Amino acid sequence: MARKKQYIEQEVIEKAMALFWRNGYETTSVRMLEKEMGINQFSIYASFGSKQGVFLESINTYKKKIHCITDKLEKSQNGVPGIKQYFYDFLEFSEENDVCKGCLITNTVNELGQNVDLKIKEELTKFASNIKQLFIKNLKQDSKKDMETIEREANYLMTSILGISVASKIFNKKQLEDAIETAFKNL
Amino acid sequence: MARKKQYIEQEVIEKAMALFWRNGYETTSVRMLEKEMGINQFSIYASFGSKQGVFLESINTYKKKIHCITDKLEKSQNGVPGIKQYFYDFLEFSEENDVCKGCLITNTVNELGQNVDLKIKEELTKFASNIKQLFIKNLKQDSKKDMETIEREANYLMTSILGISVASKIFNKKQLEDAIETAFKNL
DNA sequence: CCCTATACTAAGCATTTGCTTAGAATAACA
DNA sequence: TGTTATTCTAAGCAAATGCTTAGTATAGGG
Repeated sequence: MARKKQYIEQEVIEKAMALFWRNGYETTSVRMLEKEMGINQFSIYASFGSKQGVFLESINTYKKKIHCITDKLEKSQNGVPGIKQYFYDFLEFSEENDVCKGCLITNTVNELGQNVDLKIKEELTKFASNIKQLFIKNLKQDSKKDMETIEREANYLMTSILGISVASKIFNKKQLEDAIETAFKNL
Repeated sequence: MARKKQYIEQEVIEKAMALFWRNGYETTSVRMLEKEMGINQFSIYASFGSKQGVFLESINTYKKKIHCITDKLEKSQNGVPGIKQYFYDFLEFSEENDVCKGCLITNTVNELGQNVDLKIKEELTKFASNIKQLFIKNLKQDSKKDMETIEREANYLMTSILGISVASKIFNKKQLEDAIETAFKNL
């Protein structure tokens, strides 16, 4: 009946995600996406509707990709050390050719100006509160802690992982290890 | 001899800085700068040469503005509590209409894609290592700490303040206080 | 082998980007 | 008052942006 697609959508989205991750949302143009994804603009718009569509699909792929370490955190039974392991897992996860790219989600939150794309912002907030819940779950495994302490420490851990995500783009491995080790000294 | 300028450069740069701070470097266009600064594009280019020029001058103004709290940190004599005070001072400093804008410098570092503007990146790195030196100076005021510990804790503090800077744009005051209070239990 | 539905190529759309320039306005000296 | 140096207004520039579309290629059912 009709001609076949010459690309696999999941494959080209993976390449788009890598570019957004490296380069940010706004500063990545559709022309750059064309080159990176290896398909024509027509195909991009036919498959994903818009640049925003490509990005939203990239976030989905990112979530799938990061799932292996969030899942490990979810299944973790040993409280704080499990969270600490997540911090180290994240660093490894965000690394590519000895350069850390931070977290795609965090990077984008940081980039949002005053004309925020609401659909994108919603996706990002959802992801963040997800991580916080995982922290809380693990903190609860220490029965000595009351709810107030847990909430406080969860807020602390959220800003810590944000800090690590940003710092990973500039600092070296030793500096990041210093930060993680000190961050978990008293939890 | 000649016509007089109808604006004061320092005044319009202050407005430009506020816009960059709120909105980021890339996503702020010269047309937006025109409106915010209240002067024509011709005047912008006559006074500052380029968009990058406006930004570099904005960074200078930012440094002057933040100097009141970095200076307080520099003069501080009571070690870790002085640093903690800096964290709180920073939150107050970055607030405008109950919304935190983070740190202009950090925001921009985060925004830099693969086509980095080197002149800007240099300015940003200089600023960061400045802050780190201030942390080290204050940490040294506790004579019990050896150099290794001080270096480790300085790296920790750097990622912490980065985290606070990013988080301040999304989290509420209580959450940020939680983060700071917990962060300083480790020192 | 033809028909039709889908996919591809490449050119083109309006808008926005950073920046420039021609011409009018204005100040102070002669 | 006329001259001249500077500033302003507003129009315009090429290039880049996100997105569209006209025309061509290609698959598979009849």
